[in-house]
Amino acid sequence: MKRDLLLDAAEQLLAEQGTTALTLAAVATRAGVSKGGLLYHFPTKDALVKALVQRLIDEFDAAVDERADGSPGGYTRAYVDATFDIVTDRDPHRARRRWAVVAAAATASALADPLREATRRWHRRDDDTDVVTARIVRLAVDGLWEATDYAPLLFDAEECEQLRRRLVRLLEDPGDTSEVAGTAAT
Amino acid sequence: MKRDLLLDAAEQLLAEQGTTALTLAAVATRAGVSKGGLLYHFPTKDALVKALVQRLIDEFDAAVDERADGSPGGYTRAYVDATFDIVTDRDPHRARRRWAVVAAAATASALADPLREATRRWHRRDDDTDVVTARIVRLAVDGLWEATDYAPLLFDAEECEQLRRRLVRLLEDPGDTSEVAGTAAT
DNA sequence: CCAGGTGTACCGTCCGGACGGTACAGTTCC
DNA sequence: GGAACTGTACCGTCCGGACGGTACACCTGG
Repeated sequence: MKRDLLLDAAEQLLAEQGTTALTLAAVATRAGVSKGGLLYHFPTKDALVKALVQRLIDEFDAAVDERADGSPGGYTRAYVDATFDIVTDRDPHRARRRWAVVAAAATASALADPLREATRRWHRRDDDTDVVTARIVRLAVDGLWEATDYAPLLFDAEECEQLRRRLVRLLEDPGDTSEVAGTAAT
Repeated sequence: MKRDLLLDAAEQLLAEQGTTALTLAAVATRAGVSKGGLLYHFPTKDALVKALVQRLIDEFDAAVDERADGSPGGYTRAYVDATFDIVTDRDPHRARRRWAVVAAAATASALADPLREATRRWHRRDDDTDVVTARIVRLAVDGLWEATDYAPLLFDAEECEQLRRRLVRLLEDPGDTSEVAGTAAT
């Protein structure tokens, strides 16, 4: 499908040169399509960016779904595995995709709405044995993803594996989860 | 200083309307300054964005420094406190600033370079008792910051406090930190 | 069988407007 | 007296989007 080729081209441009490089002409050329052809599939530039954002969300959801086994805590474990697969991919472009697409969505506030909704969904899912630990683990892999976007090879393969093991262990054995009297702790 | 007023205006525009709203004319108007006045302080738009990025980095560094006490693990604890202060601020604009500035830096690849350097510095600092735990904790608060940028009020004050307490406890008592024979674990 | 029609996918050019940046002659305030 | 502006007028470029074609596969009715 030409549609996906166009989205690929757009992502590459974003990852390599930043959001200013995302022009209709550049995307069309990179995809080997004319400007008119691009506009046939995406009537406006906003529609293109919106599709970029949606594809990113759908792909991540699919990656998590395919790894989840339905067991308690399975969602967060799948979340961790899916993210590490992306972050430790041989192709550094794979990790930078998110950063690029997210930045493109920031060109206009409304474009990031689906992203906001997805973020809520990802982080407020509470099917785990210990909710707070699960949240921390998901936030940590999100942080890793983001940090790796800016700073490629921030951690080497060995260090990533260390992080992953510790996160999984944290999920399995959260340690002392007692709360210190909630709000009363001041 | 008018310079800081201009940076404030730029940040507000970015946070409210996205990067396309960041035009020289709009920034000048919002700051109550003429376009000529703006260009007096920042000769190009890139210089403006660069200053935005630098201020963000400097402010975070200062916030961490002022909370750090030099003790082992003090850096990461200060990192956590500084981030939570920002994320749980009454003013939601405060948390969105980073997201906004980072997005602006993504307009051209080179603008994000100082950010890459800072990210490396923040995450590769290893003055803690347990390196892996410290990394996870810093990544988690980064994740929280980022997630809160997209999805304001993702967690309420109570939940944030819960997260913070658990992260601090994790730093103080990392639990079982034994490594499962490094790479050999497969 | 085939003229005529229809929808899909795509091409290539053109235009209006916005935006970054320049230039420069004043003005205000320390 | 000069640094820190104001205000206006202007330029060149770039970019999003509109639009009028084109190629072609696939029907459809006489």
